[in-house]
Amino acid sequence: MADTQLKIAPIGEGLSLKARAYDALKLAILNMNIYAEGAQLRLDERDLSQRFGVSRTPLREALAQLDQEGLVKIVARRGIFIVRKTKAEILDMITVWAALESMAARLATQHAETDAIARLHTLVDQFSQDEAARNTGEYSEANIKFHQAIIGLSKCPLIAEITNGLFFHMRAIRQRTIFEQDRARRSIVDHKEIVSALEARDADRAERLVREHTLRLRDHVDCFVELD
Amino acid sequence: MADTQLKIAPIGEGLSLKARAYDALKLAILNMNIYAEGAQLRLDERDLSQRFGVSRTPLREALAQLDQEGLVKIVARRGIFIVRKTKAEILDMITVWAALESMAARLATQHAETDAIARLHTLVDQFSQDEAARNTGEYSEANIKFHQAIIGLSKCPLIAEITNGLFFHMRAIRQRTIFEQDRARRSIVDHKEIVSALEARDADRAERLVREHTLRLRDHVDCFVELD
DNA sequence: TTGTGGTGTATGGTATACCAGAATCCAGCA
DNA sequence: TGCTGGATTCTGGTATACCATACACCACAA
Repeated sequence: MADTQLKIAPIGEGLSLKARAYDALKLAILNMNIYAEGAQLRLDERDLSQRFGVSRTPLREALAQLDQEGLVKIVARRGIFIVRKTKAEILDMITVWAALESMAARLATQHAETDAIARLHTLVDQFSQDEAARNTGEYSEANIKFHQAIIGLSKCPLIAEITNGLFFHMRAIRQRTIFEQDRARRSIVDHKEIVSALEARDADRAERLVREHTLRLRDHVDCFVELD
Repeated sequence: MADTQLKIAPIGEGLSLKARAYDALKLAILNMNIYAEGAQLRLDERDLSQRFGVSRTPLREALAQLDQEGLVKIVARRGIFIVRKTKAEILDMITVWAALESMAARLATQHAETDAIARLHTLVDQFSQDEAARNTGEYSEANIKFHQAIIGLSKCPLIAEITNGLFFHMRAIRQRTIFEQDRARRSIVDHKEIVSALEARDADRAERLVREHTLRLRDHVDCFVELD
């Protein structure tokens, strides 16, 4: 009896065309190295609507959302441009990230379950042994996962929401190398200290460690990354 | 020769219909006590477009933006609803505010000009003498101005941008009384201490004072405000 | 009286046609 | 050869008509 029913169309349905256009565009921008020399930074509504096979209306709504999020900039009668963040803007984003995650750490010492904190070890230990893994780019993702985990422990969805937006912009900077290399070893030490502060439920120390850790990244980017 | 040209329509021009609809809607929502008992929480695209005298298209774009900012919620084939924030969401917003402004205070100790810090006294002293003014609602606005001033000193536009959004939502809670009353006197003392920490360029102290000040407000709201 | 099924209606979603301004290109003149 | 001006074209902005679905209401049967 169970198989007599025809399960139709679990393809990509359920979402509005706007939502699908939004996802597709966001992914496309993410997978594109917008900081490369001759990158195509201009979009065309009509061209996109043809390529997606939808009309301009839902596409425009998706673009308007991306505009508000700061991924693209819509200029009346000029065009739609993929936004290249300036170095100053990147630094500001890292600063906000530091502010929010350090607060998250503080909250985590109050609200996180002990076993949830213990699970952080998994994310840290995975790379503390493996010299090679640290340099494969895997670490970059794992690093973000660690930070997102701390934010999750804070039980503050708004912090998670805002930082997710920030992380997206960071990912768009293809030069992830910044986050890796020699910094990885130091980073892992920092992470271990952070976990230990959380386990000790030491709010001030956890907050300070997270803040200093992230602001160090900020200074590193400030010194060694060239943009603009 | 100068007056021979007819300067037409400096009314509300220059902005797209979308932008004007957005402003008008935002203002309308702000000036409406959405937490009152029988508040009209549902909007209708066609009705609004008629009343504004524009078509649905720009209006929808404005509404979509308000949706993304969390002021309204658009539900497919159901309607558009003005969002009432839950108490938990309000508390989270204050938490994020605390995180960002305390970071702003830290940055201010590094980047703010001395005379700019000195100007904070104006905002504080204005109410320290005047017992009456503290209870007129004026203080609520001046209070926000003080906090915005500190954020301005940080020279971090992103922090300003995010907190502005938060402040808007706070304002929408008409029960501003929370921010005033007996809290005003205590608040002014806090503010004076914050200014003094900034003047001393004491980053840690400034950050801590701002954080504790705002988190105290959070606890106050947690205890004494009933929503939902 | 109560439950159920079908139909009507209201609402947001989408497609499309047209508008207005900005940029570009090229003819024509100095 | 270089510059100027106007026409054309390309772009996002706006208006409007139509589509699909969630919900309500009502007729009808148990």
